[in-house]
Amino acid sequence: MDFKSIEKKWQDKWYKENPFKAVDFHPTKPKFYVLYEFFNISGNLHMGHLKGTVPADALARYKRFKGFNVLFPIGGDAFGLPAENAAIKTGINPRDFVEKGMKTVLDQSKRLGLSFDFDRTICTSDPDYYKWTQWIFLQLFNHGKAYKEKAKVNYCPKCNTVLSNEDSQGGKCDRCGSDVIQEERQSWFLKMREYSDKLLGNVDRIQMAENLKEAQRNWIGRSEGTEIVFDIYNKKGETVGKLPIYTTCVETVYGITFVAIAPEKELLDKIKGNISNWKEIEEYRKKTALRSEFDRLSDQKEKTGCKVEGVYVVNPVNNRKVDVYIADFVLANYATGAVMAVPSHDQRDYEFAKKFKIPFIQVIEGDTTKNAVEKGEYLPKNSRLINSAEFTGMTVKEAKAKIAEKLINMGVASKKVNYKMTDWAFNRQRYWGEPFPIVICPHCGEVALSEKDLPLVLPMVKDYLPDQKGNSPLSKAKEWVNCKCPKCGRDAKRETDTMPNWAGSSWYWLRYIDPHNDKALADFEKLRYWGGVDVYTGGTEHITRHVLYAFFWQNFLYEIGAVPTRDPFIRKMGSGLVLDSEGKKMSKSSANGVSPMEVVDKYGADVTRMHLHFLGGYEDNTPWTYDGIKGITSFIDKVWSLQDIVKGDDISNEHRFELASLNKKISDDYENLKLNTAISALMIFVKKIKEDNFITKEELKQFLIMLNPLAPHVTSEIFERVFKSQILDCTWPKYDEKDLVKAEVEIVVQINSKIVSRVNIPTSASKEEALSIAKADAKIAISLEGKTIVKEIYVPARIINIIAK
RNA sequence: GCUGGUGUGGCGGAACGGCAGACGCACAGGACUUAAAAUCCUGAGAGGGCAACUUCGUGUGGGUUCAAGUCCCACCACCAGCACCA
Repeated sequence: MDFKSIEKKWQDKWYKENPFKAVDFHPTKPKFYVLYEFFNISGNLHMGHLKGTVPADALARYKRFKGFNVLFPIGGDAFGLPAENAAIKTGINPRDFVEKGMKTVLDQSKRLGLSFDFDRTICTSDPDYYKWTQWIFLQLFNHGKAYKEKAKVNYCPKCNTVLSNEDSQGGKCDRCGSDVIQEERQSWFLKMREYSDKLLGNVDRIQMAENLKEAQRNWIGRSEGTEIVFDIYNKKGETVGKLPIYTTCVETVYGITFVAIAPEKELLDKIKGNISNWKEIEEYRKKTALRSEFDRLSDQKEKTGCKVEGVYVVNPVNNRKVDVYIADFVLANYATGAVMAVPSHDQRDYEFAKKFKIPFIQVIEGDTTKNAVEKGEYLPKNSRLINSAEFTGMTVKEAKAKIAEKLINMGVASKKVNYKMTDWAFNRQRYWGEPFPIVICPHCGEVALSEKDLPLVLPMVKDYLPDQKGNSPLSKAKEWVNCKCPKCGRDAKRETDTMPNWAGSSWYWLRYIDPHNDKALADFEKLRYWGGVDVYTGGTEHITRHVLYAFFWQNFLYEIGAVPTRDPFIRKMGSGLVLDSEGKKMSKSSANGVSPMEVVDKYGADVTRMHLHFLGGYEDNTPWTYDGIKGITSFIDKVWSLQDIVKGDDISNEHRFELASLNKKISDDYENLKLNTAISALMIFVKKIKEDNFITKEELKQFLIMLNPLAPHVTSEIFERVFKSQILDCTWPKYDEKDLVKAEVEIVVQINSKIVSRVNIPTSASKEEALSIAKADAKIAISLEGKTIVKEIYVPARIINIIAK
């Protein structure tokens, strides 16, 4: 068998005729939308891509046989670092880099025989596409969901650019490795936090692995608690301000011995006149500002802080005076940026209090000599309160409600929900991204372009680096930057930052539905027809953020009436990694990286597809190895040789059961992307056929259809040779439920749960009949001699267990 | 630390509470061959026995059940995500 010429023949045919075309509003077939996370345009395909594409392809091919109108599209995520870095390093124009990169990944997809509908291919850096990314931003802006604000951001002093958290992991710049610092800059934000509860709803409804759902819930970080307002007093006892503090442990309120405020909170500046050690405060603020966010969050670090002299707050439950500190373990952007510190019952407060010699008041039972007794410890035990006035002796559960009630009745507290998730920082000082459709006018402020001016095309530049002040490379494109304000007509400048890489990927599944529409991001009726993505495959690397961003945009688009559904995806399946021989993630940079194209050249696409997926389950990490690939090649050879032993037409009685079982098994496996067990079921079937040394025409036909989603090339070829017609014109074979049941099965007979014998029992037998057959067996009869039967268990087609004394 | 997941032969991995180790690789023996490769057949969890057979076996320790890899409790190890979130 010459797999090279066979595979070429079929690929040429498919990609010329496009039998995989998805039909809008198909009159009879139900729709099915299979999505693979589009390619990040950076180079060649790697093994990781096969983990997600091949199962999706198998599912798409299976569903087409099942009579579905399948949408299985592909595209490129092209804005972002790979193209820009290549431009900086080699001088290649990012447009050319992307064009070449797109061609590479699409060609390589074809060499794998992936059944994408290439007529719907999109690319995020194409103006026809990013016109609609800009349009979505415009809607966000016009609906008050996008705003510009001064904020602390990660900044690389060497590259002169703002970095996202993901581009600055471990406090080092992703591009140059320098230490990242915190800098205040004007930044764009999207009001994602507002959508927290809606996103939690999306998470609940989507079908996805529990660990991934949990990661998303953690990211959103919803918590319920109480917000208490403390009055701030000066030395003279005059009220000078109010300090709201959020807590989830209101039961510990009698244990407060200090309060701590995040150093950057402006509240302090307002009461500056009352603070006697202002210089010291300013010094501490400077010191913490220099430290990066990462350093601050490192738990290795010792607590630092500074007492705020001259002011105090009063605990409303007992009028106790409480000292005020600033401390950088308190995060400015969570809740109110201040904590009520209870050293006995919070480990951070405990450490801080030890260091600053602040007193402890224990209010819940437990041993606080070495560590704080935290809620994780006292809640399950339902311990009782101590030192808490009228609440002393109550259980925590009781006290929690009663204390909150008291504070609320006093008018100093309210119930409150908080989220860890912040608004989405949405700008980068980069060239290769979507320009904001925004003009900055000295008179009108930020002014949106009108829809008819979209797309705002990214201008050509020669210099892709930001300037010394960290202004975006686009600021150097003077002709482009200088413009008239769309509102007042006077001189203005365009926003020169660009959108982050995540923008284009936060709505792309919608564009596939109507990729060439120039009136809307997609036609509403088409969106309604195709609905949510039925199955979405891809890696797990950025899944938490990507899916949340996707939920956010889809919710927004739903609420403004641009799309008909709130949920973008019905089922999302994260694939495992492909590991190299050292158990590390296989990537281009990995020394042991094996290119899938190398394997395709050597063994063919069918074998490559099957071998990788025979190595392990879709969601598992699979170590890549050539070991065992022989098993797949010899399987394909055996399949090829089936042509020589075709005898008879209809399904034979010898193979009726096996064929029906294979059908049931493999259908389930394709639906659930369990290709490893699908392959093993196919192997078992071929083994049986080879043993019997014949296969009928109908059996071969059905078998080839069942194997086609995994090995599309060789099955197409054999089918054409034997049946003189096209496999893709077939429908999935049907089977009779009763063929799944053998007339007679061998089952195990146990006595006192130990296997004693095996007997053949008709599947139609009743319990009594089965047992009498078993008892007639010589070994059973001997073992039961002289014993009294206590209990008899018969699980049809599985087991008989006789309990006897 | 918190959350979620995983733990099965020499290896990759299978097992609706019902014969653990399917399927494949590697391995051993045999057939074919001058020989090798390829192919085909056979064997094999570990220990013991010439044998029929038998004991032990799914990270560890308990439990539920006629029956546990699977369910429950406790613990250990590894992987992933989050991590000073009040």
